Amino acid sequence: MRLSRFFLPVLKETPADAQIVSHRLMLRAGMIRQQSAGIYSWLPLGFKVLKKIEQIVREEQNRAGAIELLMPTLQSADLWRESGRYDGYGKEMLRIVDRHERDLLYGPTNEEMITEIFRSYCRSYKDLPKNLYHIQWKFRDEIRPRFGVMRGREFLMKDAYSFDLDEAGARRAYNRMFVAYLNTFERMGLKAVPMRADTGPIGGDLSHEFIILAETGESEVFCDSALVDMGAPGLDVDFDGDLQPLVDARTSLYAATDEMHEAARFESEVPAERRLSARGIEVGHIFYFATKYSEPMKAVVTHPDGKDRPVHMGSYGVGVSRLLGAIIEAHHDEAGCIWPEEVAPFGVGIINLKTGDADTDAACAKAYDALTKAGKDPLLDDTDERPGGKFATMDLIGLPWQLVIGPRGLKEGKVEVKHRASGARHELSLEDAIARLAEGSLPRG
RNA sequence: CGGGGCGUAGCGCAGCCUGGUAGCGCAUCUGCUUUGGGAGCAGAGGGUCGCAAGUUCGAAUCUUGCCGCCCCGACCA
Repeated sequence: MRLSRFFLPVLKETPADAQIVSHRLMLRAGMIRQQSAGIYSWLPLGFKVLKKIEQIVREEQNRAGAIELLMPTLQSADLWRESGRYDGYGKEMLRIVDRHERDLLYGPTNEEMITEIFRSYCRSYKDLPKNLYHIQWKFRDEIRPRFGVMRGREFLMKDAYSFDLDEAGARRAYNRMFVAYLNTFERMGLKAVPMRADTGPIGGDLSHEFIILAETGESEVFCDSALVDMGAPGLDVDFDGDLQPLVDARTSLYAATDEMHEAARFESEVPAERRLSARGIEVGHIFYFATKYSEPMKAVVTHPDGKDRPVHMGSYGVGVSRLLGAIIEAHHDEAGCIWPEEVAPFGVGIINLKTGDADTDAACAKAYDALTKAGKDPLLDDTDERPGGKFATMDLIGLPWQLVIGPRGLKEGKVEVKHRASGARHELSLEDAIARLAEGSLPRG
C-alpha cells in the first residue's frame, strides 16, 4: 500500500478523552473512531489488525477441532425466556422491539441460541462431541464504557460452545480450549496466564480466565512466575491425545486475580522469589457449566443405554476487539505502538525520505515491488511530508520493520533498516535489505 | 445508578466569574524558502459557541430544562 492512497488519519495531539495508552495510541494512529460511548468505527489500520487477530483465533480454534458457524447479532427474546435469563440479565442487555411489537435483543452472548441449534439436529450420543464457535459482534450496555476498545459496549468476540455426553467428555473439551488459548495468545506475542476463576453456582475447578500481564491492567493478579515463563504447548500439540498433563502442569501453579486471591496460600505455595504480583487484562474466559442450559432448553441426546439425558456444555470466549488494546498495552513505547509481527497491520514500512528525487523514488519502488512479491505487505510512505514527520508516523503506527531510503544514503549505496521493537538499525545495500527483510533474517535485537 | 467535570473551527484549548464585533496553537489551502527525527516566512479559508426555552436593548457569557461525552465508585469479554 502506498500511504498517499491509504486512509491513515493520524493525530499529532493526544485526544483529551483517552485515558489509557492503548486508547490514546489507537486514536492517534488512526485505528478507531468513537461513534458513541463504547462504540467505535474501525478505520483501515485498526481493521487490518482486528482481522489478523481474528484470523489467528480462528486458526487455533480450528486446529483444536472447533467448527465455525455464524449466528446473528439479534435474537428473539423467546429463546431467553426459555432459559430463564431474559428477566435475569438486567439492563446491560440491549432490548429492541420490532414493528410487530416482538421483543428482540442484541446478543450479549449466545448460549441459548447455540443450544437451540444443537437440540434441533443432534439427538444421539453418536453426534457427540461437538464444539461450535463463531466470531461475532456482541453488545453489552455497560454502565460505564471506558478504555477504548478494552471496555466497549459493542465488541467482537469469539465464543465457542462444547457439547459432550458427560462431565469427563466436557473436561476433555475444556482442556482442548485451554491449550488452544495458550497457543492463540502466544502467537499474538502475549504472555497469557490462566487463572482460576469463580465458577459461580456450578462449582468445580473448570473455569479459568486468561490474563495477560500489562502495567496498565485493570485488575491486580498474583501468580507463580514459573507460570509466566512456561510458554505455550506449541502448535504441534495432538488435540486428540491426552491434554490433561499439559493443563495440570499449569493449573497446579498458583495464579489468581484479586477476587480469588488467598494471601496465605500464595505465600505457602510459592517460593518468595517467584511470587509475582502484577496487573492484568482478561482476554479470555473458559468455563464448564454442565446442564445449565441444556436442561431447561431440553437439549438431550439418547445415550447407548437408550435413555435421554441433557448434554454437558461449556463455553469459551475470547475478546477479539479487546485484544487490540491488550496487545498495545503490552507492546508500546513513548513513540507509539510496537506490533508483534503476526498481528502487525503491515509487515514493513518503507520511508521515502525525499519524494520526487528520481533515484530515491526508484529505489523505493524497487523495494516496494520486491517486498510485495515476497508477501511482506509493505506500506510505502510516498507522501511529500518532511522526514521528521515520516519517522514519527512510522514509529506511531508501529510496523515491526522500517526501511529508510534517502538520497544521502543511496549515494553511498546504503539504506537503513530499523527494527521498531529494539530500535536496532542496520546499514545495508538496497539489495541486501530487500533480501533480508523478505526472508526475515535480520537480527531482532 | 451515586459523586465530580466538560461540551467554543478537524484536534488541543482560552474567553464565561464582571453580558457589548468569537480568539490562540496545531492541522488545512496558496506562494516562496527549506528537506536524514513532527521546518521558516507571508497570506487565506473554516465556528448558528451541544440543543431548546427564558431574562435583557443586547447572551458563548446569566437562569431553567434536555442531550452528549469524560473521570471516580459499584459491575463486566
